[in-house]
Amino acid sequence: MTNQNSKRDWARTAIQDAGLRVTMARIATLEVLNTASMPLTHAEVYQALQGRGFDKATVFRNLNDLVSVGLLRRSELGDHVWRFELIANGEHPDAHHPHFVCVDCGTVSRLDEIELSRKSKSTSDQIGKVTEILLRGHCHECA
Amino acid sequence: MTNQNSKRDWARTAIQDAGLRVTMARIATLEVLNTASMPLTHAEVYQALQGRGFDKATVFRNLNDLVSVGLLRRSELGDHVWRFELIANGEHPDAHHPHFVCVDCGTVSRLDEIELSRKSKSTSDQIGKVTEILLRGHCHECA
DNA sequence: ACTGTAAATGCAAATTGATTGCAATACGGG
DNA sequence: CCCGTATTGCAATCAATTTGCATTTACAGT
Repeated sequence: MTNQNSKRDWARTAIQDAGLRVTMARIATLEVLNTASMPLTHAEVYQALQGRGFDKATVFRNLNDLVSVGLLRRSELGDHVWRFELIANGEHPDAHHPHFVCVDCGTVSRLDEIELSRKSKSTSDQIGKVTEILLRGHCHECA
Repeated sequence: MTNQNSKRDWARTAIQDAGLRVTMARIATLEVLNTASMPLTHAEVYQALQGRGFDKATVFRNLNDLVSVGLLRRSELGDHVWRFELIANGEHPDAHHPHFVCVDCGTVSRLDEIELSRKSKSTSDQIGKVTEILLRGHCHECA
């Protein structure tokens, strides 16, 4: 079994287990998001699939389908564009991890390890239940 | 001085101090947002101004103008619609304070004391310079 | 108060991100 | 291998927001 085959099998299995039909467009979508280190917009996924001939409506539908079966997470980082990211195996679908958004170039990074200081946690508990942490700033590329 | 006049004067002064021309549409916009108990979408503001004859493009432009001079705050709750909220008198516009946004009611609260854990700071430093911390979740009112 | 000018407005058209209707096509159980 | 249905491609549509431009208005300077 080649490395490429095992990759394809991973996506294929995930799609099938989710109860969706296994199509080229879906496998390709999952593979794009699997190799991405950050959440991607529809436009970015669509562009990454250029040359494969998929329609943008198909990409939209697949992204949304994959969200609704729990393979992807769709989030909104404050710039009016949906971003999609793979939900790690076993990870809770609603468990957003922290993100960093560069206000200059718009790139988004995942920050798995970010957390609030202990004192901050108790302060924010007084206001409500925090479900998402979003940091904005200037990335090193743009600074 | 009637109550109504003092209200109008408040908006008029705020607009003028911000360096914008005082127009009916802007006064009305500020007054709508002043009496609102939560952030309003453009559509909601526009509807509240129905009968006054303002164009929706004008309402959009004014909302954005008022944001850029620091009288309003524009936030995004995750549903792809901007919401606008009056910035309280004296509250410092440049949001270098962490904020908590309730994704249910849209209310934005300031959290002066929030900060990242030390380890998180060094992690985020690897990505860029953080200028804003935004927490999302469900406030106690909505929980 | 009068006037010139830059700012603001109204109206319509254009943009952008996202969705939908429908006929053609392809997945996958039998 | 065949059939029924999910999926796709394509174009049209929708909704939110923005923009171009001619007209109007606020207000600084006189």
